[in-house]
Amino acid sequence: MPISAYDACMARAATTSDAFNAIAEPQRRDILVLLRSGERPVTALARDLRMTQPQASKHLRVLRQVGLVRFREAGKQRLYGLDAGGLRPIHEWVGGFEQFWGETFDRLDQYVQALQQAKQEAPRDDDEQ
Amino acid sequence: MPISAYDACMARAATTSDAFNAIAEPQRRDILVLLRSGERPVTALARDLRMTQPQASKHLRVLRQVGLVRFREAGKQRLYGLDAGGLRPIHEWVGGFEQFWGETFDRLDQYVQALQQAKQEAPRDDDEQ
DNA sequence: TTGACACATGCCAATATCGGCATATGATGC
DNA sequence: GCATCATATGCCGATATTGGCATGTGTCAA
Repeated sequence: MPISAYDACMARAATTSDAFNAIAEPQRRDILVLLRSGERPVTALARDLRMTQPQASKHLRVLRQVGLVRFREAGKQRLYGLDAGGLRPIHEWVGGFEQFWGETFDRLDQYVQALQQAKQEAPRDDDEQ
Repeated sequence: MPISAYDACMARAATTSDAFNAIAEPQRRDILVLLRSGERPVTALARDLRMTQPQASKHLRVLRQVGLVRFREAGKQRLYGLDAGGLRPIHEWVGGFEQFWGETFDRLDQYVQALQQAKQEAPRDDDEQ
């Protein structure tokens, strides 16, 4: 096999490449939330989330491929359920920033800090969005 | 009907639509991680993460638009820094699944649970496989 | 077997991405 | 002024997504 001659142009990563990409889609997040209350067949999901059945199936496919849901055959139905383990790495990654979001630089904080510093020192500024 | 006749086909949500989409890109995650150790100018980011300067700028633009980084002018440079507050909602959303990732349904767990339920109740059902 | 139901998949059009390269904007310094 | 460094942006091609609709596969029940 010729080894990937041209991987030069890679567009956005596949939604199936990892959980980060999979949960970037709001509807897929909705599915996951809904599944917290228990297993559900595709049609029920589609109905409750007001999407068409093919859409639900497609989203579920993505979620399956990254291992966030699993299903169980039950007669004609396929009961989809959570497999939330895949969310754990995300939680941990994001948690790595926990110490930083106390010090969030919103404009207000920034302003207050600037004032305090100004009181202590000479007036100085160069801050802007 | 001048008003949005066709919003029928909406492709993948913009990376700038929210933090979930912004951090779906690995390089942007790398930028955020790197910025934990302090503010950095664009060129330094590009060098350390082995990307071109335009790429770094583009990724930073996305991160700015969703409010995950801010910058400060310093002469010719723009010092980019974290604004991690936007990660908090993500952490909370994902955290909502914490109770589920102890009970990850691998096939073994499922089997054990099925056995236990069978012991407790009568074979009642529509439960299969 | 035939029909009904549940679900998956294929194709389409529209869109937005990402990387590469060139170029524009902006501030600094001579 | 002009050259230089730092950054942003524009255009391109390639790719993959999303929604809609139609259709295929598979299961159950008369």
